[in-house]
Order: sequence, then structure tokens, then C-alpha cells
Amino acid sequence: MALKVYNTLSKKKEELVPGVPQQVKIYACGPTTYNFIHLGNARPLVVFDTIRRYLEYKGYQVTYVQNFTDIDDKIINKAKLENMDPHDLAEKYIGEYFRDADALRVKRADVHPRATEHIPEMLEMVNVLYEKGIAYEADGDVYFSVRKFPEYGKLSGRTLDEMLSGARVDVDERKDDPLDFVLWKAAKPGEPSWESPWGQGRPGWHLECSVMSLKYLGSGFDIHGGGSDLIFPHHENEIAQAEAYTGSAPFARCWIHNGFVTVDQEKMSKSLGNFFIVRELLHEWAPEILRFFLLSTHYSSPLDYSTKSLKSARKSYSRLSNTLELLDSILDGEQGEADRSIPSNVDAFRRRIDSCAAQYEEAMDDNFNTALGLAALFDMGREINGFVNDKDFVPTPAVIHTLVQVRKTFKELFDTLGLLPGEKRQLGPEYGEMLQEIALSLKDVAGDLLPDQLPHAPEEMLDTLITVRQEARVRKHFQLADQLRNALKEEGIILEDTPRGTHWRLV
RNA sequence: GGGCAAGUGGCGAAGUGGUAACGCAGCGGACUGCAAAUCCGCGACGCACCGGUUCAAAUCCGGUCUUGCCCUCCA
Repeated sequence: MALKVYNTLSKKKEELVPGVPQQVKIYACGPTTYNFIHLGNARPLVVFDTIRRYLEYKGYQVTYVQNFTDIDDKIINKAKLENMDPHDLAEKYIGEYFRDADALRVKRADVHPRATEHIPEMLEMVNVLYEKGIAYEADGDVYFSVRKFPEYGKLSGRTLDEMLSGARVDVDERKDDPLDFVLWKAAKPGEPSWESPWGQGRPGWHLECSVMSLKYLGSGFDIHGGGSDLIFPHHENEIAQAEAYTGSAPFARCWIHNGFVTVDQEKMSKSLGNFFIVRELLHEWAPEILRFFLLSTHYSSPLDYSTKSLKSARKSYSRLSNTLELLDSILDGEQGEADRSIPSNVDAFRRRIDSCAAQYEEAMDDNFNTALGLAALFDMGREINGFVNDKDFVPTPAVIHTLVQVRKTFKELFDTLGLLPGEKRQLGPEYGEMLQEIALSLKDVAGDLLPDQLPHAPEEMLDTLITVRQEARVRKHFQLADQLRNALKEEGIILEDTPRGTHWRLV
């Protein structure tokens, strides 16, 4: 089954044909590190991480590069405000970035190049463009002459004249054409700067991505990604620089752009002030839930943020994770045995699971349709729940064996979305006291059911309470049973009675 | 002003020619001592609006309306 991807450059869905068979080279535009990232920044991280994970699942060897813009006006200004060295400020926020990205289960790139570590390469590109007569100097600035690059506009789909009409472009006397953009900026006093043939200065923003992607991936690499606000001018300029420099096209074969996160239909952005910091959101929502939310809509569509949507995502996600827990509780380390005589109903079940898995792949193969893929996972979950909870369910070795395989499939697909649940949350020490109190409060109703001494470890303590409750239920002492369950629920511990015993989980 | 998207049940969201996935919420039922979880069933007579093409359109074409994004730093 061929994998198809929508390419912003051709404006068509195309089959993904890597330059080197079975290898995919991806460059994703990374953050300018002067602040904590917000949910809108997190979307491309999760989207391209998911694309990467899925490609790896499909057997491609993926080389993934994501840059840090660690020198730029915003960094310089913020550093001035905080009375910090711009370099230290950028380093600090690179660290903060990794904390958030790691929390969101975004796998680290193979290379995380920084702009400031590639100044010589950038100067080399400017130099070549200058020598070719495509770039020109004015007062220590070096500009790229868009009129010298006939293909300018091919990514954003407009001509130079269209861009000019009614455009809000600064009229800068020093530029030959208003749309010319800066490759190298003359340094202002007190700013970080590097030596160049045109005097002290620093690189323009677009330059780094052209230079670093060419360096680490080579001309004609497979996928270049970023938010759709980067199409123009950032990516358009990257193409112009790189292709004028190398003299070969395409610079990148496929361009993928994600839609925005919005709030009340408006783009979430720092300048509008309607942004939600990932660090804050993680206090309230598990990383899986944020990921689920971000992947519940196709990557190219806008995605509206609201508490309501996140609550819905939480419920939806727990539906899937409940199925995983259900499987774990049944299998519990058992492997079962392969059996030649698989009962027909088990075989049919297995086929339905395989069919769901195929549907998942079909969805993801079609331009990474995660929303449709999730639907396939919900279908798969329903099959599993139904099979396992059926009143005729008997966990014979053959059935266990099948379920082990089913769980493997389910988890593998889940993992392509980065949605595997984290470690089951442990009961912290703070629960010890709380459980102790609950036990005390039950003393009157519980009578001799409650042992005098409870274990110290919170988990063991909880297990003891569950055993007590089980005994109470056997004796039809439902008042005690319900009271205990309600008390635990108040504290965020949910008890579920099943034919296989009582399980607990944290809300 | 120019360019580009999008408008699908209460909400979110798939679906680009053959008669509307999936999730949340709601209702009914099963299971349960009761819950929870889970399963089954119900729910758009219609996919912004108006025309057109076609045996057949949410899906193609034309027009209208609305919303968002880009044209300036922005994921």
C-alpha cells in the first residue's frame, strides 16, 4: 500500500517516494528559543513526531533534523529585558523546550542543529549567492534579489506582482525590490555579531534552515515540515536561497504544513495573547490527552482549543487506555500457547482485529489521517472489549495466546501516535495518611472485618482495604462496601468490580 | 486589495461520484447487590445557500453568503 502525502509545493497528494529507498530524510522547523512553548507551538512537534513514528513503523529508516533558532531579534530583546546574555537565554529555553517536548513524548531528533553553530556555513552560502550576483550588499546588510530567482513564489502559489499589489511590505530605499529579503544583517552596537566580508553582522532568519538542512540531509531531501504560517515568507525564501545556491531543484521534495491551534476560532499566538503554555497545561492534563487532542483532527485543519474539547479528549482517550488495562489485567504476564485448534470464534475475532489494523494503516497511509486512524483504533478496542467481556469468555491457553498477539498489535499502533499510557501512577506517600484516615472512619461500620494493623506502604494498604471490602460484599455488608468505595472516589481512586476481582485506578 | 483554506447530527470530527465512519454528550436496553467499566440499540430524511453536470453529488462545475489564515515576527 503506497503512502500518500499532500505536498504544498505541488498542491497535490503524491505518493511518497524517498530519494534513497527505504530512507526518509525529514527537516522540521524548530522553535525560536526565547520563551516557553504554547500549545500552538506544540502542534507541529506532535504532528511531525507522529509522522516520523509512523514512517518508522512502516519500516523506513528516518533521519530527523530539527533546528533551534538561537539568535534573532526576539532573543536579543528578551535578553536585554532580563539582563541576560542572549546566548545564555537561548540555552535556557532550549532546556525548557526539551522538558516540554520530552513530556509530550516527542522523540528527540537525530540532530538538533543551532543557528549560531553554523555561522561559517551560512556565510559560505551568502558568499556564493553574492558571487553569483543574486545577492547584493547595502550598508552592511546583504539582500537576496527575488527578481533574480524566476521561480520565486512557487511554494506559496503567487507571483511577485500578486504579492506586491496591496501588500503590506515595508518600502526600504536600500532594497532593489520591496520583496527582497535579508540574508545577513549588519550588527547594531551591543548585539551579538560575527565577522563577515561585509563587516560585523548576524544571519537573517531564513538562512539557517537552508544551510542546516542541506548540511545534514543534502539537496533534494524528502520532507520539509512546519506550520502553515511559515509557507510565506520563510519557506519560500528557504527555497530561493537553497536552490539559487546549489543550482539544483528541488531543495526539498515534499513540503508538509500543519494547521493552527485556534482559540474561539482565532489563531493562538503570542502577539494576540490568547496562548496556553504547555508547561501549564501539563499540570492539568496528562501528556497522552494533549497528544490525543492534537491528533484528533487532521494535521492540516485548524484545531480549536477549549476546556470542553480537552475533557472530551480525556474521556475518549480513557476509552482506549481502559482496553489496554483490561488486556493487561487478563494477561498479567501470561503468554498462553500457540494451539493448532483455534476455536472458530477466536479465529473470527482475530480476523476482525487484523481488519481494524489494516484500516488503521490505510488511514495513516492516506496523508497521515490520524482522525480516521483513531476511529479504527476505537473499532479495535470495541472488538477487544466485546470479546473479553463476553459471558462465554474462557481464557484457555489458545485464547491467551491470541490475546497476547492482539495486545501487541494494538499497542504497536497506539505507539505510532505516541499514545501509550505512561507508567501506572503510583500511590505517593501522601496517600498513606489519607487511606489511614479512611480506614479509621470505617471502624464503626467495619467492626471485626478491619485488621488492627494496616500495612505501611500505600499500595499494600489499599490492597488490604479492597480485600476487606470484598469480604464485606461476600457477607452482603453493602453499606460498608459502598461507603469505602465512595470515600476512595472522593480522593480520586476509582474501584471497579469485575468478575476477575476488583481493580483500582486513579482518576 | 491580492492569495489560500474551510462551512457535515447538540458538540468535535472522518468521508472528494453511488445514497453519511468514529468520539463526546443524551436517551433506551443488557450486565451488576448498587456503581464503574463494557456491550447492544436509537439519533443528520440530509452535509452553508442557489443553480448546473450526471443514471447517481456532502463529494464535480458556476455563483452567493459566512468564517479563518497568509501577504509583517509567528508553529
